[in-house]
Amino acid sequence: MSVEFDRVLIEPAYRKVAAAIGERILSRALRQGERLPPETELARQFGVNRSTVREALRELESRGLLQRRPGSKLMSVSRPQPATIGQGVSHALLLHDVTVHHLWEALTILEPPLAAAAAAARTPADLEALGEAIAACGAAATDTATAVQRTAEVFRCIARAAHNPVLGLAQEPLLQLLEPSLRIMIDRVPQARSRITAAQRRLLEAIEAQDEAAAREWMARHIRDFRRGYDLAGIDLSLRLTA
Amino acid sequence: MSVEFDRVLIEPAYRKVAAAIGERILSRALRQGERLPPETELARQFGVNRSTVREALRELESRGLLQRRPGSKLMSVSRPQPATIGQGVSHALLLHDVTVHHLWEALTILEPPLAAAAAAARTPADLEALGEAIAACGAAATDTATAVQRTAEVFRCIARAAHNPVLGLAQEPLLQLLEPSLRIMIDRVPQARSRITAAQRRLLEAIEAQDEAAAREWMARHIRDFRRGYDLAGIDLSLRLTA
DNA sequence: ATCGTATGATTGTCGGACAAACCGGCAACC
DNA sequence: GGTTGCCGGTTTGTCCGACAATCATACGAT
Repeated sequence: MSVEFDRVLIEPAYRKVAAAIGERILSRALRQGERLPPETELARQFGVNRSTVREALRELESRGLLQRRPGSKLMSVSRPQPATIGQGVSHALLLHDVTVHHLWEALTILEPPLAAAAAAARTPADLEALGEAIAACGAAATDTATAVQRTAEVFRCIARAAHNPVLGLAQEPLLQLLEPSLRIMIDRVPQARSRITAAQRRLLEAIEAQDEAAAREWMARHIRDFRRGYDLAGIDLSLRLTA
Repeated sequence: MSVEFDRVLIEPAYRKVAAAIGERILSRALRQGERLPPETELARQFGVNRSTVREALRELESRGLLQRRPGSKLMSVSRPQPATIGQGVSHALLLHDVTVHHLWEALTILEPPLAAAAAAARTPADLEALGEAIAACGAAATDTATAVQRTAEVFRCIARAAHNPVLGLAQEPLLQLLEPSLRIMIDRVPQARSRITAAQRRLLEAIEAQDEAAAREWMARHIRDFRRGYDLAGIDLSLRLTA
């Protein structure tokens, strides 16, 4: 007895259309920057209504596979931008009740090796970009929000210097999640900015000297310092992160 | 001279609607599992056409913020599943020309600390789940595809044992990207399966004993072994990953 | 050369329409 | 009693047709 059947999957047309276009993009049959035909033409090709095509396009758009370039109405194929993808991940994490401690632990694990990899792989151009980012971050900005943004930008520069997109993209949601709590921390702890700047300079020196061990160690201290900042700011590490 | 204006941003209605609903979900004004009103009602509330509402729903659906529970036509609020999010990230990475080496380097950095964290935080329930996953992976499956799937599942169990969603979600795209190349490797290297199983058993022992250092070390060897496998299988590490 | 205008293509949005699927309930039936 | 069949109401999936706004392009005027 007990004949078991698999759940028969019914797929709406808009998802089939999205899958068809998405598969072409992933397989690189459609190249980056290439422009898609107009919606009416797509509707004709797929044999569905324009409304159906539009629902499919919205899905691909939100995955970052399609975007509208300024000055063009036609959709064009694009590679998903780290900021976009990172936003999806950080939203997911927010809904999964991530705490400050989770985030800090992840930073502890990810960032020091990333700094080491950056020290190993950095080019002169990376070095220059990192130097500028650190200078911008050190410049006494009146606005806390921009100060936090620039701190995140320094991390991004380091990730870029490591020349590993996987690590860069893994880091992006962490930076986005870090923003609100870091803003509070900088606001409450007066010496936070100078400590961050000092750590960044040490990091820059280590990465410039291609000293992997030093880069790893300074970054580890930098992250540990964040924890101290949270304590000083009276931020409960077991608190859930917010948007 | 040279008066500079910011780019005036025009946002289509479907994106505004999506943003409005998404913001409610992120702020937890709409709780998990709660069901959204029907499309016609949403259209009435927002003062737009149903087609416009549908385009917005497609966007939220693809971000995993909404899903249709089986047996219900109404959309219900959901937290994005790691597999869904991971797919978005791995697609992005594929389009960013990620190589086997990038992936391997990321695994090298992420997995050993993850195993250590698992050793520290694991509960008896985690231990049991991990044991079962390893047993299932060790059982000689004829199918290479399922063998790879089960290997990935072991990694997921370890991440769950670490009780850190950030790390778990960071790992997910790596596992998805790993699949194709690992399949090739297992097919070409006869001893790969037994080496993987052996490493998993060592890991289980270390995690069971809550020996962080040992867990870290065995995982590091495990990942290094992957690299050896790639070499033996004749897989060029500078090759771009494929879907 | 710059500007204004006509023209065509394309999107954003709308209203309405209908079949199919699903739910709950109720009656019929073995 | 449990299963089956049927009915009405709700909701989605899909389609059709329509129109204003926007943009590209070409063309002509100043």
